[in-house]
This record gives sequence, structure tokens and C-alpha cells, in this order.
Amino acid sequence: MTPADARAATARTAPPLNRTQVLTAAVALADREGLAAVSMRHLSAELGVVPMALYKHVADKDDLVSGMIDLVVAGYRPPEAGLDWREAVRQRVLSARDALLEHPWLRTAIEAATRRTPIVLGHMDALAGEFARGGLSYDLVHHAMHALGHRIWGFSPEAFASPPPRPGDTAPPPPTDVEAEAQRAMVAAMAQHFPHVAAIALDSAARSPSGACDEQFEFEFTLDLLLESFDRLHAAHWSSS
Amino acid sequence: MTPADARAATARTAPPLNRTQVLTAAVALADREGLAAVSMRHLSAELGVVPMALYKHVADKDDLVSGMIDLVVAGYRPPEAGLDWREAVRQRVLSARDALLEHPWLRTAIEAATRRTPIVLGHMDALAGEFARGGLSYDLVHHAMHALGHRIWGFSPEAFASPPPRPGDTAPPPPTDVEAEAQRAMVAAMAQHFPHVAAIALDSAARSPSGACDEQFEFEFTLDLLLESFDRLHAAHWSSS
DNA sequence: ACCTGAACACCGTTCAAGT
DNA sequence: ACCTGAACACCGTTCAAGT
Repeated sequence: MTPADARAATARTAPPLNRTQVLTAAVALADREGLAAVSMRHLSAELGVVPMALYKHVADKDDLVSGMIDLVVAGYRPPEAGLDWREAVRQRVLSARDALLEHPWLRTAIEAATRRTPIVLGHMDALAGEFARGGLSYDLVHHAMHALGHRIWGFSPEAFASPPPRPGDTAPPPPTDVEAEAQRAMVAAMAQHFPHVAAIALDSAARSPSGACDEQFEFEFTLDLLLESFDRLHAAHWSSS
Repeated sequence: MTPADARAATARTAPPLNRTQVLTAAVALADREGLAAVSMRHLSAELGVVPMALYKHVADKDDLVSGMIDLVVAGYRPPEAGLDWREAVRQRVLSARDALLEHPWLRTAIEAATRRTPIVLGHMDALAGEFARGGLSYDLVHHAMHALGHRIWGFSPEAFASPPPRPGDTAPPPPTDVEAEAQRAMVAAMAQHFPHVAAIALDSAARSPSGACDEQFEFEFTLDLLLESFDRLHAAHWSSS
């Protein structure tokens, strides 16, 4: 079905496109096929419309991606009222993490983002506000936000973990015997050349039966480590001037 | 000058291209015009060669970028021998940071990278090795690496800072009077809608005369905060099993 | 107000061919 | 062994035109 056909089929009944529809479709497309699949041309085809039609609702590609981020970030849940600042920050960050697990493309999108929208600023402000209401000086709040880094958005920097699988990828076929043998050799070579990385992997495997690093545990552990550090600095009468 | 002309001009004297030349030229191009300018076509034109010629020295675009990262990471300086583990980690991370300041595109490249090369694994292993030689359990080393996150590569996650200027961008023209007025209004609106972000900016400006956040100080402060946390967990007899 | 069509200046990568 | 040329299937975005 060409865009013209699709348009003709719905010309009488369908209301004109609007920004929310475009962004919602973009998010759904990214969820399904990954961020790389979200091109102006692919997205427009999905909406039964010519590529240039999108430019009425979105300034350009950058604005489209910003809008997708906003749509998700706007859904972060605020914490219950009356919580201790540590717990309030914890809940905000874990809520961000929930959204991220639903939308795996969000990590890449945020890392590549170049604009600071009001919604995004609002999230940062809310988080800074929790610290400030807890009595931390703005100097310490500043340092705390930097130390949290991308955990603010619900993910830790992926310097150590392997890259996540993308939805577009097909599952790898089961290894043949010679491939399995080659893999064993690889692991042995790894252990020889990178003994500490190998030791960490072994230790981690021994700790969790699944063999993989427990990402959720790791995230919460590091988050709590940071919160404790801020608390300690705060308790040490870290002063603002 | 077309690629053919360039080739003809040097056909007798120039030796054939090799991988190192391709990667070095790619790094220089990225330093000069930003990572976005490093396309197979642009790079090949710069080398006086047809795009497909690069594929003899590089598997594909991903391999090209991996090679660029390797070239820089291979230049990270190892710390002096006999240092305390905390100081050794500190020096490795600060050396990574030096390289990053020379190559601003490195942050984006590492964040987008999908392959784990031996050179990159080697850096992670060296860092994990410093912790391990300090007597930390591999479980704690694992957590420490996660907490360091992208600081391993010399940058902190840019969740709070504004995106860095790209070499390709032209400097903005000086603001006219009405623009300056509009900017003042923006700042006032910021302070109203995002009071905590504004307070942090004000506090930071009061602290450093330049008005901007002192990135280097911030980086080292957070790095030291993390190192202290690991040390404390270590001293608390954090056990491995 | 919203969508279309054709065009422009780009991409990465294939294949078969040259020297 | 290394480089070329033509082609394919894509991009984002412009401009002028339709309804």
C-alpha cells in the first residue's frame, strides 16, 4: 500500500495528524524496531503519509527525538509525599529506570540528545529539589547530580557491561560443535590476556546461577553507595560558602 | 582536485595505503571537523582515494570507529610503578581524561561503540588490576567499575552539563540588544520554573568568576568521592564470598 | 492548515572489473 | 594486492505547488 493509497482509504474519516500522534508512533516504532529504524521516511510511511508531511508537526529530526524523550520522561512517577530525601531520590531514579526498561532505545537517545527541553529540565529540577529539601547545600547538590550522572535517567554508564541487544537483531543460531570449541578457546584466551576481567566474570557467575551480572542489583547497589556518600558529606556539615 | 587527479599526482611515489594511515587520518579528521564528518566518502576523498578503497583496510564503518577509539586508548599512559591502588586508579583515569580533552569526539564514539576490542578490554583489565592488587575482592572491584562508569574513559556522564560545542559549529554572533533582553527574560523564567537548577547555576557562578562550572574540578571531586567510597567498603572487610 | 512531488546533496555497501 | 566504477537502497531537507 503506497502512502497515497493509505491516505485515500482514510481521507474522509481520519482527522489530520498532530504532534502527539507523530511522537507516539515514533516511540512505538523505536520500541518495536530500535532507534535506528526511526527515520523521517520510515516513520512517515508507517503513518500513511509522505515524508515532508511530518515537518508540519516536528521542526526536524532532532526535534522528533527530543519529543520522543519528552514523552517518556513526562511519564516518570513522582515519589509519594513526605519521604526522606534519600528515599525520594531513590524512587525518582528507580521510576526513571522502569521507563528505560520499557524503552531500551531511550539510553542511546538521551546520550545523543543535544537539546535541553523544559520537560527534561523539569526532571533535573525535581531531583535537585529533593536534595535541597533534604537540607543539602546547592554546592553539594551540584556534586551529587554529577556523581549520579546518567543514573538520573535510569541507567548507569555502560562502560563495563556489554552492549544491550537491539530489537532489530535476529537471535544468533545455536553454536555448532566447532563454534562451541572455538568459544571455549576464546574464554581461555580471555582469562590469559585479561585476567582481572575474567576473574570478575567468574566471581559474578559464581554469585548468580544465571551466570550473567545481575544488572538490577548492580544498579541499586551503586545508587545506594552514592546516596550514602552524599549523606555522609551532608552530615559532615559540608558548607555552602 | 578529484581522487583520480590526486592519485595520478602521487602514483609513482606514494606507497599503498595501510590501516594505520586510514585510522590516523580519520582521527585527524574527527579532531578537525567532528565525528559526524567522518564518513567513508569524506574520509576517502581526503586520502585521495575512492570510497571503496577503504574497505581493504577496514571491515566497515563500525570497524573504522573502533579503530579510531583503539588508536587513542592505546595512548593512555600507565601510572608510575609502586603507587597506592587509589593513586594508580586516579592516574589511569586522569590520563584517559587527558586523551579525551584532546579528542572531543571520543565521548560520543565510545558511547555509541558496539564492539569490545582487545585494546579496550586491556584498559578495563588494567584498571580492574589496580583495584585487585590493592587487595579488593573481585566482587567489590566489579561494583567499583560500575560506579566509576564512563569515568573509566575519562569523562563523567553528561546528564547535568550542557552538551559540548562541536568543531563544525560556527561561533554564534554577538547578541543584539533585543536578544540580550530576551535572554534576561529567559533567565528569569528559568529561575521561576526550575528554581533548583537556577540555584545551582547561581551558586556555581558565585564560586568561580568565569561563571561556568569548573569541569575539571568537578570531575576530580567526584572521582575522589568514589575512590573514598571504595576504600571505605574495603576497610569494612567487604568479603568476597 | 495540512499534505504532496520532485529534487538536492548526501550516506554505507554490493559486485564485477581493472592494474 | 590494491584500487576503481557503477549501481543499489537508503538518508534529511529545500522549495514550490496542490487542496
